[in-house]
Amino acid sequence: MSESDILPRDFQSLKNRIIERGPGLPKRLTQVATYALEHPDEIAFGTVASIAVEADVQPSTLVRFSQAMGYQGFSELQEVFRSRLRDRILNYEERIEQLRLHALSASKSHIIFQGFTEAAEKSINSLQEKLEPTKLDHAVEILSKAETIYLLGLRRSFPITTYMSYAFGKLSVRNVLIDAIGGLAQEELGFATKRDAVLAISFTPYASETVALAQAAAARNVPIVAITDSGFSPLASLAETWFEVAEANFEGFRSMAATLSLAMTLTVAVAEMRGRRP
Amino acid sequence: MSESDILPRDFQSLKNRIIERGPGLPKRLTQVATYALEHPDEIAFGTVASIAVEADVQPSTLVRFSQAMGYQGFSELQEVFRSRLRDRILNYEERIEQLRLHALSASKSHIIFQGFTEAAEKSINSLQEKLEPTKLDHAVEILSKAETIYLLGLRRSFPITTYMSYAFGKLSVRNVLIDAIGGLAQEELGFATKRDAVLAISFTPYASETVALAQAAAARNVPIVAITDSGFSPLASLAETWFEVAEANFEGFRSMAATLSLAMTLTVAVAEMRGRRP
DNA sequence: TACCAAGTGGAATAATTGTTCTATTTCCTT
DNA sequence: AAGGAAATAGAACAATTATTCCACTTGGTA
Repeated sequence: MSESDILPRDFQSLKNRIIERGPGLPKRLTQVATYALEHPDEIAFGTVASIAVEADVQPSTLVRFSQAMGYQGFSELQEVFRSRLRDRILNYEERIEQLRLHALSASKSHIIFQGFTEAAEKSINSLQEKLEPTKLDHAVEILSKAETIYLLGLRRSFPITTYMSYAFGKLSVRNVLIDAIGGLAQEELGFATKRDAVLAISFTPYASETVALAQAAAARNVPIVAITDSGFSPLASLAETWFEVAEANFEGFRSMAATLSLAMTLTVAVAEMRGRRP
Repeated sequence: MSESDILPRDFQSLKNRIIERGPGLPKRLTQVATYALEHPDEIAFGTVASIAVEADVQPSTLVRFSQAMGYQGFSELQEVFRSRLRDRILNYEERIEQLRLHALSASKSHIIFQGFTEAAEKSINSLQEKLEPTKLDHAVEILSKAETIYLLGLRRSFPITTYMSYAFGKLSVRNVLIDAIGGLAQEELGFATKRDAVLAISFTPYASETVALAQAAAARNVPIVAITDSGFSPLASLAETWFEVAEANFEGFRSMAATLSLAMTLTVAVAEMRGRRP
C-alpha cells in the first residue's frame, strides 16, 4: 500500500504500475494498457479521439483507464508520457552538432579526438544491433572445444590478437599467438590439428599472409572462427562461423572498438565455458 | 530558390530555415523565432495559447510566424517540432533496461558481450568529459618535436603500443616499439635521447618493467608522455604531461576502448602536426 | 434461469483549441 | 511632417478537445 497510493509522476514508475495492475484490469482497459506500453509516443502526442481510434477503443475508455491508474483524467496521464520525451537525451545528430559547437573553440587535436570517440561509439552501437547471439554461441563452442586456440591476425588486427593472447594467458586457456616473428608464421601454425581451432581476424585490404595461413589451416581441417568486414572476405568462406564487424572510421582510420569488444567477449566466454576462470 | 520552396519536414532543416530567415523577420516574429529555438520542447507540447503567454506574444503571431516559415498554420509547424522528439534515441536508463530484457532470453556469452560494450561506452563517455584539450595539445607538441617516438607499454598495454607503431609506420612517423623481445627492452630504449620522446602506457598493477624503463629514460632527460589511471601512478611523476584514463570494467576485465581512442588521437594528431600525412 | 454488479459504448456537454478577421499601431519613405 | 504600407493586437469564430453521463451489455453468482 505504501507505494500504490502515490501518483506516478515519471514514466518509469507509471510503466511499473501499468505492468503491475494491467493483468487484473477489465478487457478494454487491458487493451489500452498494452497499447500504451507499445506506443508511448502516440499517447504523448495524440488526442483522446485519435488514440481511441488507434487503440480501437472508445474515448471514454481512455479516461477510465487513466482513472484506474489513479489519475483524475487522461490529460494528467498524458503529461507523464510527455515528460518521458522531455527528459530524453539528445539524438545522434544533435550530439554531433553540439560537439561541433565545442569544436569551434577547441584545438585541432581535440577535433580528432572527438572524431575517434564518435567512430568508436558508432561501431559499437552497430555491432550491438547486428550481432546474432546464436552465432556468438556457436563460435564460443568451437573455441571452447579446441585443445589449443591459434590467434591469427597481422598488421592492423595484430593488436587484437595480442590482447586475446594476453587475456587467454591470464585465464589459463592454452593459445598460440601467430606473431610471424622471424618469418616463422607458417611454422607457428604448423602444429594445429582439427582438434584445435584458429581465430582469424582480417579486414580490407586483407593481409595476404593472414589469408594464406588461414587457407593452409582450413586445408588441414582446422576449425576456423573469423572476424572480418564482409561476406566477400576470403576468410568468410574458410570459416566455420564468422562475424561481420563494420567499424566506422575517422579520416580513413578505422576504429577498433567493436572488434576489441567482440574479442574480449570471445575470450571471457570461452574461459567461462571451460569453467577454468581463476 | 531551389531549397526555399520545399517545406521543412524534419527539425534540422526547419531549424536552418529559422536561422536563415529569422534575422530579416519583423520584430514579433523574430521574438518567436528566438523562443522557438530556445524552447523547442515547449513548441512541441504546448498550445498556441500557452506558448503565446510564454513567448510574450499574441496567439495570432504564432500563426503568422508559422506561415512566414512556409506552413499553412501553427499545427503544421508544431508537427515538425514533435517529430524531433519522436526520433530521439532512448535515454540511458531505457537502453540498459532494453538490454536487460534481451538478456533474459539471451545466452551467457551475449550477456558478456553486452557487459563489454557497456563498459566501452562508459569509458569513452567518461574520457570525453574529462580530457582537457590543452593537455592534449601539449602532449601532441612534445611528441611532434621528437626525432623518434619510443612506444613503451607491456602486458595489458602492449596492444595499444602495437597499434600505434603500426599507425605511425603508415604515417611515416619514426618510432620504436619496445616489445621486450629477447629480453632486450633496455637495449631498445638505450638510444633514446632528450631530442626523442617516450610514450609510456601503464595501469594498475603497474608492470615493474615498464616503470623501470620509464625511470631510466627520465633519468636521461628523455621527455615522457604517459597514459595511466591515477595521479598515484609511478608514471605520473616521471612524465612531462600525462593523461588519466579511467576504464570501466566488466567482471574485472577493463575495457580498452578509451585508451585506444586516445592513442589513435595522439597518433593522427602528431602526424598532422608534422604535416607528413601520406 | 434470474439477478445484479461490473464493464462498456456512445451521445451530450462545456471548455479549449487553432485560425481568421479587422481595427489599430508602428515604421519607413517622400 | 505627412502619407501609406507593413506589422501587430485582440476579439470573434468554428472546430475540436477532454470529460461526463447514462443506457446497454456482459459475465459470474445465487
